Amino acid sequence: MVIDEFLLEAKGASVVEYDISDFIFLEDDIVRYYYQIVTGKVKLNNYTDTGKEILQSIIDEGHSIGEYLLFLNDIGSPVNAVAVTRCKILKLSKASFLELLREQPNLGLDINRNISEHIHFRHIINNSSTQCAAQKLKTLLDFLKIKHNKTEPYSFLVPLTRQEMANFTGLCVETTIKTLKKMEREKLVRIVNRKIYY
DNA sequence: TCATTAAAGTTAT
DNA sequence: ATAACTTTAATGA
Repeated sequence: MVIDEFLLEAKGASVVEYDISDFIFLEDDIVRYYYQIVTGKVKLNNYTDTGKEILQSIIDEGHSIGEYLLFLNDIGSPVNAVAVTRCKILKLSKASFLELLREQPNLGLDINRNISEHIHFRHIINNSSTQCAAQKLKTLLDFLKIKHNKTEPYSFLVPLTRQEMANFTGLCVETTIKTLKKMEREKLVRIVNRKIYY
């Protein structure tokens, strides 16, 4: 968890509920709140002119959403924040959030860690743009596996749909499926009941 | 090598 | 039911 939930509530945060596919904020919105997920999952994305989704990140329980925007003044969000599942999200005004950080500077470290994680991920994914399909997928899977502290072969159940993997890597679903099957033949992944183990 | 299109099968709600 | 996801196959850049 990035910031203790009781602490946020004591500072005036309220819990807001979102349904699947609800937008928490939209591209170009100026974000005025600190958002932290209590339950559920959220994604950051963009949509191309042809309607294709570009996934920027999937954010799990306990993590904050686009918090870095609060350190930039009057900058529109470059991404949409969309509820992937039903969500309960703590929402604290920017002013209270900044005040909280001044009162408890050590919290800055936790915020920093969260932001750094996202930058690191984006760099890794961006850097894979020169690679072939199999490498792109492997890069994505490697990152997720390490993040979940898994090391043994096939010990990591990939928590993404093929569609999501495609939207992360910029590949189309069909190529993603075909490539994953090739990787299965090469013993890089194991597929059981459509679940992918890496 | 990979995107696109189409068509059909499967799963989840 | 119906929408979302998965799969296969053909075609073309």
